[in-house]
Amino acid sequence: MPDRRNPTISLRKTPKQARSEGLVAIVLEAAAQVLAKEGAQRFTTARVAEKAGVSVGSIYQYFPNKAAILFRLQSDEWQQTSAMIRDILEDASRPPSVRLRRLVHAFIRSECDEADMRSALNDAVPLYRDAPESHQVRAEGQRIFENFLRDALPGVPDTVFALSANLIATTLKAVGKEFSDTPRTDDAIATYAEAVADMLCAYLDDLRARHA
Amino acid sequence: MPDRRNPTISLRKTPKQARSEGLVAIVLEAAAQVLAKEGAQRFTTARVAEKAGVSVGSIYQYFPNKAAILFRLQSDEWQQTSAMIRDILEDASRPPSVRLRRLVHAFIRSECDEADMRSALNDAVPLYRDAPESHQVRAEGQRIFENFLRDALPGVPDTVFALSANLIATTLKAVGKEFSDTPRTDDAIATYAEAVADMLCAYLDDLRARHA
Amino acid sequence: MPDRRNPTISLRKTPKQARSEGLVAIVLEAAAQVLAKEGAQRFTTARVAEKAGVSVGSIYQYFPNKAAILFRLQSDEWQQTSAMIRDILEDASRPPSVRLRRLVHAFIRSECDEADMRSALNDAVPLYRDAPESHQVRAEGQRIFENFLRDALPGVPDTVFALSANLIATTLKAVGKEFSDTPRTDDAIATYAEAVADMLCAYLDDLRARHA
Amino acid sequence: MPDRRNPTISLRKTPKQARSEGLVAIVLEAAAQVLAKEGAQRFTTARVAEKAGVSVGSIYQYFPNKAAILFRLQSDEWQQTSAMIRDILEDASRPPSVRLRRLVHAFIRSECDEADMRSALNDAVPLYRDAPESHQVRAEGQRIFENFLRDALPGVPDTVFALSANLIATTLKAVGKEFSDTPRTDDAIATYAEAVADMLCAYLDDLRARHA
DNA sequence: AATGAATGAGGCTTCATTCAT
DNA sequence: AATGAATGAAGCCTCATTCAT
Repeated sequence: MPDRRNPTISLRKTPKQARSEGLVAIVLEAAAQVLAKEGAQRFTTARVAEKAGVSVGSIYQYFPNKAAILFRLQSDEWQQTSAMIRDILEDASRPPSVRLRRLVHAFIRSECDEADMRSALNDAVPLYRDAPESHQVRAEGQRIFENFLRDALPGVPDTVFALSANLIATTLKAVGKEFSDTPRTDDAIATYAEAVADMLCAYLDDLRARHA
Repeated sequence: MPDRRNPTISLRKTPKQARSEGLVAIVLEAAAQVLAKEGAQRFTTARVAEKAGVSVGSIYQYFPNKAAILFRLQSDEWQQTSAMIRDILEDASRPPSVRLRRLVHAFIRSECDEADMRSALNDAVPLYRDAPESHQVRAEGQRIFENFLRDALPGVPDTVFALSANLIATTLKAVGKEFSDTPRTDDAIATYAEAVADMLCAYLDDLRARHA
Repeated sequence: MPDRRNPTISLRKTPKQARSEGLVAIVLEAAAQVLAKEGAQRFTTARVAEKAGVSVGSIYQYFPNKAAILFRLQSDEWQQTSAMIRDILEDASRPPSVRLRRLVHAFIRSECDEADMRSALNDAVPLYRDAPESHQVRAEGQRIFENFLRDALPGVPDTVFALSANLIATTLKAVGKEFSDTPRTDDAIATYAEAVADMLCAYLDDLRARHA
Repeated sequence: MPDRRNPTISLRKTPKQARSEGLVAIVLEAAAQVLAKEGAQRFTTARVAEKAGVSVGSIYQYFPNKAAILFRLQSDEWQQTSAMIRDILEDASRPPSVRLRRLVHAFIRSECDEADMRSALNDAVPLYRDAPESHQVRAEGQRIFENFLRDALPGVPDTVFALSANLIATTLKAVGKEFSDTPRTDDAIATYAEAVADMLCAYLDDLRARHA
């Protein structure tokens, strides 16, 4: 099992300090708190403004509308996740399967951080899903992941490869989301992540074996 | 196996049955359409009433509130899915891995049916998630699945088994949901389902190997 | 203190049996129960129909509208109260002050019976206040009371007499209503009634003294 | 004694003060008018907003719900009445019976002011009765009254005193309410108030005589 | 730049009453 | 006579957004 104190990941353990300065940051921080405490249903600009200690008007000077706040929140999460993924997957000093295993652990643990907020953010997806910028950030993560898998799956034909990469990424994301919808203990997280890693590694092995 | 490709639609497409259930069926049909066409955000009792060609008041004679309509929609889906899962998984004439593979195909295909409606229904989850009945129906599907896996994974210790069963079910559900969020061709569906089946079977094999 | 087991009064102690037969009676009985249990705010024809075990339509065959049910409920109470008042006040065998004292006790006790229902009925007054029949029944009680006071206040000039009679009647009614808005023990009722009787008797004595 | 004949109206009639309190005063003024003109039954937030010339939303910036508007209206009345009661009853330069007589006159006159509004406000009691603040204001008036009666009824034992005080206060309030339900001329008011005062003073005398 | 009062469309739900069966 | 499904007007309240200060 990988080192759980990996510095790249521990950033996620202090989510509040992680957000940058300025009014935008204050609003985002407040938004995250409102989301976590009140849920997507009760996420209103008025409540965010109050929690942030600024006026509604100020919020609208930095965000065109409510969806933009939510999108930015999600976007920031994706950015952080992307960075984490890159750090782990591009660590050429370890064999691919170890990197994948580390990634799974880190990813699932990270999903479980601020679970309340993430869960509510998911509930709010319909409000910002149609933002065009949305795809950019997502694509970035996918690209990194594919780069990694290229190394891990030599010899696999392109079409199969693309599909597998997509499936693995989707599985990790979807399973992580589902799992983190319920509060979990650290132990439960580690155990579950290990199982997910087992499954994905088994799949990688299978792919390699079939295209050897 | 009876053709269960689109069980929900087939129920709705039987006007005689639908009429016999009376207004409830009409409302549910309208609700599904509103959900599919307008999305969860614009799913309102007034719109459902209008689409159904009845008054708002009539809706409230059969449903205590808006969430109940959504829950019933979801519940019906679950019921259909449960039946499908049971039919496939309890078919003792085939080896477990074949049953699983068939299940994956059937499940993903079914998820892609009425994808618009299902997707919107997912967006609406926050509105009915807290309903106590919600868990009952979900638990039923899980139980069937575990029964099946017991056969497929002899010799696996209970704790590992429970975890694996949970993971496999979660993966199938989550991946299916994610995949069906985008419109897909029949070919794409089949190809993707095959990949998912590969992954799950690889995992099963791996588990069996490790606990042999 | 007058006999609390006066048969005329004890009728009020079995309010449910007191109501007459037939669908009208059933509806009224149900209405009284709904009023008592749910309050004026939640007094609806549907609830009355359900409690009565009949259809809404049936109710509308005997009552032109909701207000009519309430009015009839009130009307019946007035009728009973009028009868009680007459019985007590026309008992020539006792001196006026004794009769008044007996009346006060009986009236306040009766107001405290079915306090929930009466209280709710008061809340519902705006719904039936404008019924024209309303005045008739009220006037009847007033007339009886004035007849009695004529005996008790000989020598008092007509204008003063009318005013005093009105005031005494109003006081008894208003104080009884106010007092019965809160649940009371039998003892509290007796004590309070005695005080009210003291006050009214003191007033009578005062009037007599001043116009002797 | 300052002229307190119509304290509530005079407050409302001071546009400068009212404006300085801003929208709250405007809304309250409109609410009182709607109540007076339309009655409790037709007292709706929409109508208040229209009469006030503001949007519904504005009302909800200052009042949490409809009941709060009504409660505030009642509360303001109570406040004014409390002040009036205090001014009259604490005037040590006059004997208690004179003070009581003055109080009765002032109170009944004040109840007859804006009778329409007060009457409708009474009809609306069920909407705000359960507010916890409700009791506070009421208790204050009761306390002042008891302080006064202590002087007027020396030598009366505590339990008797408490009961009598309660009865006198209740009588005044209840009789005033009942009387003001119908429009009255100034003369009728004065005559009636005199009769009420007679009754209450007779009761006081009686109490004093019995506990001398 | 910041404020926050004001807006008003729009959502959910109730319920008195009617009328076809 | 009885039923009770259906109606739809009307009520309460929320909240994203604007704009005068």
